[in-house]
Amino acid sequence: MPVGTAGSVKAVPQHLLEELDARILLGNTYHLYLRPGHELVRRMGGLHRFMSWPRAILTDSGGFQVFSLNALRKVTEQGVQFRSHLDGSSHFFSPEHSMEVQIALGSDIAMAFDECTEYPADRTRARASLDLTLRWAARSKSHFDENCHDVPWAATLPGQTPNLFGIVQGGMFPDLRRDAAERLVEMDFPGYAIGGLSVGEPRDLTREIIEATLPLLPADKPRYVMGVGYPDEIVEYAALGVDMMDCVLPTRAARHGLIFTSEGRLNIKSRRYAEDQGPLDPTCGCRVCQRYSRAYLRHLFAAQEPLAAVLNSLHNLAFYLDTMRRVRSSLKAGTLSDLLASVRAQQEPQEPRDGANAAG
RNA sequence: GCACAGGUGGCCGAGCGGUUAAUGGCAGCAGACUGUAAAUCUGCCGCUCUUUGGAGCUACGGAGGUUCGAAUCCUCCCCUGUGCA
Repeated sequence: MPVGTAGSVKAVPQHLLEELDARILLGNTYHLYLRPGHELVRRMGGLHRFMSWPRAILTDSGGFQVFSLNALRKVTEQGVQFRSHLDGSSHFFSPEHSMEVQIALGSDIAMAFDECTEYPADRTRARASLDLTLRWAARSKSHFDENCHDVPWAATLPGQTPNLFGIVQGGMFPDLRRDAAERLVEMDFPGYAIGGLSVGEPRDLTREIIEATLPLLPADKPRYVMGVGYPDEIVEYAALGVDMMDCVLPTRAARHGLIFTSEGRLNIKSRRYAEDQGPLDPTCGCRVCQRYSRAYLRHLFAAQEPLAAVLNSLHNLAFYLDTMRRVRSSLKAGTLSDLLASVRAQQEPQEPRDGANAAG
């Protein structure tokens, strides 16, 4: 799922996202609440209509901001006292508030309001954080179930009701994760997310936690790992049984000049592409690769032309969406392990990251 | 010709006796980025060595001088801008 925090996948217009065949986007409760305000979005007919996105929208609850804006917030049992990163004004967010906002936005998949546990967190801290998240999940669910019917509902399929997913926390402790998952499943959500990953922990640990948690979540419901990952990681997690993922990486990296290709990472800023007439990725069929050269894209980036962000983002999203399409067809063909092996080989750095130092 | 104001590393521009190989910014080079406070952030950025701690050399228009010590003070010269002839 491409991430469109503030009602926009940065640098990529909705009609091009449709062309990439993106089926669902992320929006963000906290950001849209602050600006333009969820009541305004409601008056505009909901987020789908407001941003002219006819397909599905998943909204993050603001739980991640509890983590990332840690200097600007205070967490209590009741909820979170926030200071706006925009103007410093004070706001209070509770599970009920988060549901109100997500309902006003008309989200297809709302997320329970959670506390994204920081890393590192010791066992005591992870336990307390997970318990809080579970209590908040119960509050989120009851408020959502009571209020999700009278929404300015703009979902794709008429007659459908919006969904609320629960989120598993538990830090880097497999047994805590399992405990959290079991208790969450008892609440009976239509889908489940594993949160609190990719917060700075080593990669092996990420996989370990996913592996430990996944078997406890019902396989016949969507299982969503939040905030991952690199191209090889998303294939790896899909192979483990993960159904949904979102990540800012393809778009943020694109804006910063990092391109993902079938040959691995490529930093388009680099001098070595100054006169390279080839496409970003020789095996990619996206419009950017069909039409523009590395040399031109490098120039656009160097000249700080906004088009650089647009084209780079388009390619990276195309690459990610392609990768997931390949996952789906491999799954059907029973060749997912082959795909995983090839993607892993592709995404390995061609040279050691700090090769200069290692050589010296 | 006279009077002011200036000439600093690829560019702009601080510094106005020692702590200065010389603040900043730009440009350049390399790297990071994982439920977006991110079109952001980090490092390098005179030359040559180096066991990576450092060592040596060359540098603030030019040439002299003062001083233990000069990008900084003095003299002359060259050049640039503005004003007056």
